[in-house]
Amino acid sequence: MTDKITGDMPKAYDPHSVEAPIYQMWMDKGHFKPVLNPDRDPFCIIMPPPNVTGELHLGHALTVTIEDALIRWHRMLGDPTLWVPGVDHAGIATQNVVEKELAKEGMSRHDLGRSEFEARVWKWVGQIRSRISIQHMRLGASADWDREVFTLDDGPQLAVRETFVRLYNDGLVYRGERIINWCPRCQTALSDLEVDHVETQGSLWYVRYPLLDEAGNPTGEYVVVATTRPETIVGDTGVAVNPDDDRWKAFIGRTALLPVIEHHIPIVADEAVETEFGTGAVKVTPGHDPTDFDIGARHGLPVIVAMDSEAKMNEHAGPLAGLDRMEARKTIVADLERLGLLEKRVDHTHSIGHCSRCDTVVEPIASTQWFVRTEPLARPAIEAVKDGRIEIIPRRFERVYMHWMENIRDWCISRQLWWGHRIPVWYCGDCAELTAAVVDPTECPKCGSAQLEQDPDVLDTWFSSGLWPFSTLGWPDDTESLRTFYPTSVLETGYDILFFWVARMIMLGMYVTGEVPFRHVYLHGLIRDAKGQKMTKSRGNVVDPLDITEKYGTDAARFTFATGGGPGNDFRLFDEKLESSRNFANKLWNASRFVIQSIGDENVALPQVEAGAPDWPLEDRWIVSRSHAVAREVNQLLADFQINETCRVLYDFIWNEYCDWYLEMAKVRLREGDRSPLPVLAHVLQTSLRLLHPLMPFVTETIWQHLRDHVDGLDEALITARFPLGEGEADVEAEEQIGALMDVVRAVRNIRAERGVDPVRYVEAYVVADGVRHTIENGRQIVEALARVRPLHVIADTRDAPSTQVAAAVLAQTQVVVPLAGLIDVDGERDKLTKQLNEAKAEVSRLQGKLADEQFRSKAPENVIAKEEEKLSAARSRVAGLEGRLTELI
RNA sequence: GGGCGGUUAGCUCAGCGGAAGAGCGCUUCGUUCACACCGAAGAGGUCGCAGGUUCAAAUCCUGCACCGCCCACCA
Repeated sequence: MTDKITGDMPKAYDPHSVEAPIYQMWMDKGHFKPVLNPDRDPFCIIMPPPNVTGELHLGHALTVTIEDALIRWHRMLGDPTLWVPGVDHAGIATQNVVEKELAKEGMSRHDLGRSEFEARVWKWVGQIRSRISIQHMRLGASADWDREVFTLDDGPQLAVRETFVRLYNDGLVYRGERIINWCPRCQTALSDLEVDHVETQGSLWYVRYPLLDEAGNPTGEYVVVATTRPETIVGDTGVAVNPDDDRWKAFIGRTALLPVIEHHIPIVADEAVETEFGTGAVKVTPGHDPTDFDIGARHGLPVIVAMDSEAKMNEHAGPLAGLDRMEARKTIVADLERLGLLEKRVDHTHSIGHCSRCDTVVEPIASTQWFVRTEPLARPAIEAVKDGRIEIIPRRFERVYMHWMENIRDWCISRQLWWGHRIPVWYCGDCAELTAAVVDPTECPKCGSAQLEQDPDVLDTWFSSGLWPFSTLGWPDDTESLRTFYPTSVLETGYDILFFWVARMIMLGMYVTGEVPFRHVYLHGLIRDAKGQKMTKSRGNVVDPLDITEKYGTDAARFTFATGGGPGNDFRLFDEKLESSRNFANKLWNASRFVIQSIGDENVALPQVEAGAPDWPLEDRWIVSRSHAVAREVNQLLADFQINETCRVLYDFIWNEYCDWYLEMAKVRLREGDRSPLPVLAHVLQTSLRLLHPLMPFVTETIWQHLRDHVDGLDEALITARFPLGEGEADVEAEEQIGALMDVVRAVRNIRAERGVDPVRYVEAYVVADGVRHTIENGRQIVEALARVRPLHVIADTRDAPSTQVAAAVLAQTQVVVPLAGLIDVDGERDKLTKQLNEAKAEVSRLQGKLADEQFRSKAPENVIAKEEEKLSAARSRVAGLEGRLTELI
């Protein structure tokens, strides 16, 4: 297996028998490092096998496909400057892996203990990262990096601590009481991004708060507030009105009696209150609403948190204590009604936050947490995109990014989760001093006490992910990798984590390193199921990419993903698409088999394309010219990140032009024992393989290894071959002439099919050719073979062709006449020709009108006018030809 | 409430200023030695609606209608 994939090529392409040996070969040759499952590692180096992640999403598969394609392309160009930071998200996935592992042993993470669990997770993180990213990035690079990778166990933690401490020392991380989103089920704080807002039909209750006089007795007056959350009344510490609201002006400074719980609360004036909404008076609940928290802070109102961590009303909730938030609502509404303080209830839709992980309704709650002060970090991050140091593809997402960055709010980074990066802060048990440190301190720097307690909270997983581009390169150490590969080139990911991950990487990257973490951000769309729905566990419509590779092969999966959606566009995954890609691989396989079998044991050498071309047969010149054009186009498309178009162009070229036309044309000479097409067949095939390799690495490499046995001058491995640049000159003449021949072939085939000519039978045919007569003469054998014509008469004048019992086609440059005694229905023929004549006449008058238009003549560019004139003359000759045919019809 | 995307052949989607494309499906034919995971020939679209810009619009602009996302502290 070290030198070639031996044995005959089976009739059908079988990914299972092909991928593993190729994979093995690459590994043996040191093109990349081993992974745990070399037999069926579906995405070569980068896609971690199932027993490593346990969680492999189609999103990863898509990311990896595009990253890998771009990297392979650049490597083949011999340009070592493309560096892709790679797929993240070892974090969450890894926890799941370890938990599943433990479950097999009948244990839970709690049995293992925190530090032991953490150690095991880190072990996996190191391994996964080494597989999906670093290794990927270093594909084909020299070998000193294993050590680096496998010391990553500690690396990321060090990077996280270092970053946190720097931010803390710069005053960009702080601890404080703010309203955060609390998930009562997960028992943790969440960032704003981890909350999904859902429009919900709810109610707006209008509640009367009795006013008190200075002695504290009710005056009979009321202030009416509107609320969607009456249960939070027990946490109210004020009522706010707009200072300019005439309805309430007189009430400012007075005291209201809070219903049910009977607290005395002040009425304050605050600009934040909208006069249009509700009654214009707002109950202020600083403990349970972010706006109210701010209003309360401005007016010195106390903060009452009336719920516990499970969102049950607590001891501050008076008569509601102990009730769940929903029960509390019913209870208090009933109470208000009984007290005659409920003025009315109206329907009201508003959005309610849900935990993005478990979908529980989150509770905004005042809590002491750690925050990142984001505004100073956002400023350079905005600049970097604005001035083009970072380009987001597609461009429209730059606006989305800007909008978010410009309205960014402080980021709550502490989580009360069980596992994660611990916040590197210690509290002194004796003097309460707070110490942020990279290395665990042994004594309080202030009082020297050893009574230190580390903050029990962990960091938001996106905090560490935000360091990915440099933490994986060994930062904070000054490593060779960091100097070489940072800033990286392209970050590829789904648009759904633009804020979560990309924005944070840019902010933290620029803060820590002073440089952008990457130059381009390529955002792909989301893969949806066949019905267009998002794939989610709860819907049960999640597709495992490994199942796909198992069924259709890795190349088919990759090609489908790559073709799937343009940048930033979602696409639906259908079995039909996968089948189509698989069929394409098979098509390539069989065309290659044909070439290899035709070459046989007598090896051929690759032709000197540039030197020999003009003397070659027309079809050889044509296909070589086309292959150059395709190579140029592919390079341009890849440079523009138009991966899906790249796939399309290659698919069309290989299937339609190479297989359907050129191969069939080449057979004509091959059947006569002429081996002259073989070098060209081999040349265009190997060019196609190189072009396709980034997208379908396995099948192309396998074919390459077979081809190498028969063609001299091919590189040892396709994975290290050069990428075609399409530097050969375009052969316009050959392309035009082949076009004319194809037209003739198609016309005869069409006539045959329409007349029901026996497919085996040869027919006589006349081609009336004027300008292209020489071309048709040259291509006689091709036309005769591909259209089953014998003999083909190339004539100058229509009158030299038979006129009775013939079927005819009038083409742009030629007329095709096929005598078919007994198969011709004169009336039918006349109808057909008449219809075509009418169409051609309409075309002529349309073009005449257009060309007669002064405006068009004076304003349209010359080449367009010339093109239109050409069209007109073609249409005219078509009209003349058709008229001629009609008069010939008996 | 803002913003973005979609609306093109029966289905899924490309194309995004110069004569409507692909895959699948459909119809008719075909097992001549690369491939039935195939070949040949075909049918099938006034490119959501209404205006506008332009010599020229599926393609640019405006408005509208559905569908889908994202963002937003009007209680």
